[in-house]
Amino acid sequence: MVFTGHNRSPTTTHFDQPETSDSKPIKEVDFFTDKEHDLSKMIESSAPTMDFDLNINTGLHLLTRNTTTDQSIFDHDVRPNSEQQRTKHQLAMVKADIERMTEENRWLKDALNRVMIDYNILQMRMASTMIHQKQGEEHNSINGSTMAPRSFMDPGFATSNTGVTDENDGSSSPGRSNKNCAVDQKLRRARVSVRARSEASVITDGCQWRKYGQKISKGNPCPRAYYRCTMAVGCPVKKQVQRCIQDKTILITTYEGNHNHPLPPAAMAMTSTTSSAARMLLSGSMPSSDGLMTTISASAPFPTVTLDLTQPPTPLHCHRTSGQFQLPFSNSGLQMSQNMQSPETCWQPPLHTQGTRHATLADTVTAITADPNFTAALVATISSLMGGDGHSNGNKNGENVNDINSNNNVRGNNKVSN
DNA sequence: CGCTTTTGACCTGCGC
DNA sequence: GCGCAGGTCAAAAGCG
Repeated sequence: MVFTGHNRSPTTTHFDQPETSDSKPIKEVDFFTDKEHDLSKMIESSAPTMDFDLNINTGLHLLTRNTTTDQSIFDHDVRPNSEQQRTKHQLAMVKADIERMTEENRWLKDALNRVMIDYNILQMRMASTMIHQKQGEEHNSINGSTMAPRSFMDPGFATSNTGVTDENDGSSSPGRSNKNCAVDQKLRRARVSVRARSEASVITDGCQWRKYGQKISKGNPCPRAYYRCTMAVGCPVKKQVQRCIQDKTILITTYEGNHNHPLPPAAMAMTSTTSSAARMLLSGSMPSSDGLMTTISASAPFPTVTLDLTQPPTPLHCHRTSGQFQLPFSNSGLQMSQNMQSPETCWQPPLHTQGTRHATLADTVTAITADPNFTAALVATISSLMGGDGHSNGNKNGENVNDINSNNNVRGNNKVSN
């Protein structure tokens, strides 16, 4: 079975389908196209051709008005009988000025957006690099092998107790202790949770899902929806979707299990990102297997990695809180707040831009970056660009690619009502 | 008509 | 053993 990334249901709105983008409000957008560069290209192409200039006027365009206009307003040499004409003329001039300033503002906004995107891309690259470094160190020290690290969401690692790969690993690793095997057992139930701001009922991740249940959980009036992957018969991957009680604009998607089928490129991108998150659980922050156990069992029945796409950037810091990790590359700076750990965080401007940004610019940046799909797309795109790393994902052998947690996406026939 | 969603019932695990 | 909460099942309804 070959996935081309274009095998999408007509019911899903895609970013690369302009015919739907301007006709009605987009509730769900699939950014995970198979062309990872499309997003940046699109952004670039949408920006004005002017080169971004650091000396650019930051929006205080009221000072850049045509001085002749001002002069005309106070021109006392106008003929008395042309009072109306003069007023008309002034109006026209003011109108022209406004239009010109509007256009200039638009250009500036575009330029700012490009800079923001570049900034976030760099941040994500750094974070991803750190993750890969850590995972490499961890595997060298714990497994004593050079084998590529395997995400617990990889096939046979997360859910399969009979998988060949899993058994091989358990028995063929000479230095593996029973304790580590116990850890693996725990990790098999590991989950990846993705927090993102979205008005849609689900976030797009490239896979097909079918809803099989919904429950009101205690302490949260928002119902929790249960989905199952329907891309292949018997695929064990499930996901739960629930809104955050503190901030209902935040959608929490939790993935569990491994796909038993090849993934489309769109899902692979997300997979790469979430796999990195999963690996993080096994890497650096846990100096020993004991530490690993303690962390995992701290507060939840299953170890959970949280990809918080709503959190601020704090670059290069990986936060671990009671058994959960929060990776920094979330939307890295796109939606920022200083209160990293609090779920009820509200949007705040990036620290490095505070004090210099204009209210109007803030609005613009907010509007653009508030879209979790955009954020997720950035993460996935960068991840897949860098990674190539497909260690886990990769369907390099054509089959048996599972991995991930890639899930989040509702597409295809999967009609998820908003 | 086939597939998906909805939703109440049922199952299971856990704490007391 | 009991009750609670989370998770799943499955029949009915909805939709294209």
